[in-house]
Amino acid sequence: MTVVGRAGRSASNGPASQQDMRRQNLAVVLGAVAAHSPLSRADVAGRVGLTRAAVSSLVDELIGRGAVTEAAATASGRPGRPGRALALSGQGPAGLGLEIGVGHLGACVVDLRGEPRVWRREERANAGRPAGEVLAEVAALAAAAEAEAAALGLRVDGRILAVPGVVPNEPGGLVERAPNLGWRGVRLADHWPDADTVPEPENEANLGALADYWNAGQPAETFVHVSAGTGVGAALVIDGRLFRGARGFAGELGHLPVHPDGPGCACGARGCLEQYAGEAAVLREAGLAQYGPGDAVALLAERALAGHPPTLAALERAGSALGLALTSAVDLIDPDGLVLGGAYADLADWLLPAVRAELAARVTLRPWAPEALRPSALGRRGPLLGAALTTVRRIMADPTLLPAG
Amino acid sequence: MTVVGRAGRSASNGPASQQDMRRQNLAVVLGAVAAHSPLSRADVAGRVGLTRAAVSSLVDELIGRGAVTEAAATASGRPGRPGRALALSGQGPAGLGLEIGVGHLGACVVDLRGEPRVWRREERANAGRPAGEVLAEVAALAAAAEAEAAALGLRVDGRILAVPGVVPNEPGGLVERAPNLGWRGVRLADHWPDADTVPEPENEANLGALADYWNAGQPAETFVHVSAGTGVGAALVIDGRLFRGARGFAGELGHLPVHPDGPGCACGARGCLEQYAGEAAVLREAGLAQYGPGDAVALLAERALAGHPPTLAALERAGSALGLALTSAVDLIDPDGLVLGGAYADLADWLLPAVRAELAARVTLRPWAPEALRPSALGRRGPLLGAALTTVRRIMADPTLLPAG
DNA sequence: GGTGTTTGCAATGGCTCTTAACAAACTAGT
DNA sequence: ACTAGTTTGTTAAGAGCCATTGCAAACACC
Repeated sequence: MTVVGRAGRSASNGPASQQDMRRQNLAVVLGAVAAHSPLSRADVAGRVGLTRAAVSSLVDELIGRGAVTEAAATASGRPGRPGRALALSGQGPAGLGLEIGVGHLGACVVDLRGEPRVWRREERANAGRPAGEVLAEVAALAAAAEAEAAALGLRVDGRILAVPGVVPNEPGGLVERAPNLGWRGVRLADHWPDADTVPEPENEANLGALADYWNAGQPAETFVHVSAGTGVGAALVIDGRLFRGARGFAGELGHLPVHPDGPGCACGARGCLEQYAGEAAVLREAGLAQYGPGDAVALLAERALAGHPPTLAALERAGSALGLALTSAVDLIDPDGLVLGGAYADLADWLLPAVRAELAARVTLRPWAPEALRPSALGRRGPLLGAALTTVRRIMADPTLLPAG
Repeated sequence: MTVVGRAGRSASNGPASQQDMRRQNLAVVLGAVAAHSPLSRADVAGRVGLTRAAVSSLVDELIGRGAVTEAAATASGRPGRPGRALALSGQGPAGLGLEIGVGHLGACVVDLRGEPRVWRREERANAGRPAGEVLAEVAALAAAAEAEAAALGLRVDGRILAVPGVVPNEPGGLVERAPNLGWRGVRLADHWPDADTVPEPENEANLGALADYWNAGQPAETFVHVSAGTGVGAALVIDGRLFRGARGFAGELGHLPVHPDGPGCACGARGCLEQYAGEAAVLREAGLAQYGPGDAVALLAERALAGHPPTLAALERAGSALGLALTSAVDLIDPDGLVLGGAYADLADWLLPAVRAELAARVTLRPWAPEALRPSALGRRGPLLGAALTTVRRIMADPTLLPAG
């Protein structure tokens, strides 16, 4: 059973039905249980503004669908009949996340509580190999992860594949291009061995941003998540939802003109951020160009840690340019926070000072706290976790996606 | 009777009630009538996906609330009983827009169809005068406009005041500051003669952007509306709704760093867009600084039209800088369109070429059509129209705001 | 053990949409 | 002119969902 469709549609058009009402109330109750468990039915009723009778009916349905479990009665110590504690189920519904990186494959299963229960990672050089070959290996990894999850009593309800490439907004399972893998126009269904378990692709940076958001305790509802792989990109989360722009190209931070008359860029313009903060540019500036694009991040971190002056200078130059670009982002979007993810997370120690300095000097007319800029807490695990959590969040937003008991 | 509260809340939290369902379906039906009138009940049912019976009930309520009127039966020429044509009412519900500019006051009343029915404008030097004095005059103008509207059978259901200043996100009728008027922390209710007709303030640039959006035939759902007064700002409309940012500071285009090492700016940074495309900067560069900030736009347009070389050079310089800043905006937000409003609308002839050239040279990795950049169609009338239309749009989004018949 | 309190559930009612049936109003064909 | 066919709008019955009300169950406190 697969959870289909993008959840959370606001659907400002289209009529409302009683099913929609039920759907929303199921989600509201489930959300209350998730946020404040353990909680009794009466607690939920008082908190969300429904009556106990309605909550009873809703909870019964959620239990039937396997989303909520009822714990034993808890002796509260207060007078009155004790409520029966409700909590998110640690069994049954689950989300499978998959990941194809340049140098590895990953799979992970999370339960409804957001807890990772299965975690697999295999080092593998994927650049340049045929897509079908790589996808067959991912499918095998996925099957193994699902089997392991099944042994834990989990049933995978949705599958998302994180890829380092462009995934168009529309459904269809298409990876438009993934330069680092050498993919172009790959449709997952064409290469997946089992038609019932074809995952839905999504850009890894977007998933990393969402994972960071979902993982953070207090929610920064609107933030910019910068991440660097070979290119430099940003995921924009606005009001808690990923913003893709009119055509899906939002967050193209790498080609912001930071020094309009600077060095020429492959895109045809001059002085793009990538010419200062892109992987190739930093390596070149650090005098490490000959090492090629292996694990550039580890190399840079090692040199920086050793105090290698050209590397430190290159990272400071990158940080300044990044600060300039982020100044534009802050001026335009006014986010709650800025997160450095991807490769930047591992280099944050050397980048942050210059980024902070640039922001402090240039963002002066509005409240801006230096703490609003922070490295991603999840680092490299973000995309895979985000892929798995996507299904969980969809279920939380619409529990009727789960099969009825 | 006053329409209160910001319409269009998505309310992803909170339970759904049957009233909510009714509210949404009323809005859906009203929206169909607005978009495709004349329309029969059966047409509406077929179009929105409700049954004829439900639509009948909803239309009856809309007629009772004065939002919809039933025209005489139209002989269609096709077999079957002819439907009775429904259309938005041109009487009854209406929105009042008010405007305080540096050099004028304005008032306007639009009916539910969006048609301006009353339009008043008075030249008046408002800079530096006590807020109470100005507001008293606006209130008088508003009362006159409402009286004229009443004579046309219109009842004002909401009042919005466009001001050239910062209006915080929260309700409360506060104008935080309006530098060009010399206002600081003005609460409208404190100065308004009649407590029942206190308008809600809103930033004029925001209203101009929304008016342009609502006025445009085919909707660009996500766009950036740039406007210049004394400063340079942008209103961001995302998915059809104004985006204010986490703290209400989104769209601060004027201080994007376009030439990071450029001239110092009052904000403390260097090379901000305002130093190239702000009113003062353009006047200075054109050698017209001594004329002061009178009607700078008219002066510049006159000189440019006369072929005055320094003016043309200054405008080209401004256009280039604006193009740089908009490159960042396009890279980050991926909008459907860019609109030049406010003073830029009147100078578009001389600004557009440079802006276009910069965008064409720098936005290369994504689809970008030069036509996506256009001057505002409404020009200076935008803010006032937007203020009046705000109430109409709120009613369209929630017809239960209207008193029941 | 009795009293008071809180919980969860069942019965009833109200609101809203859907389904089904029907009268009204028109065209087309004879 | 008259009948048949089609479409519209309304009405009545039915279903789904939540609110209200009442009540038995389960606990603390005296």
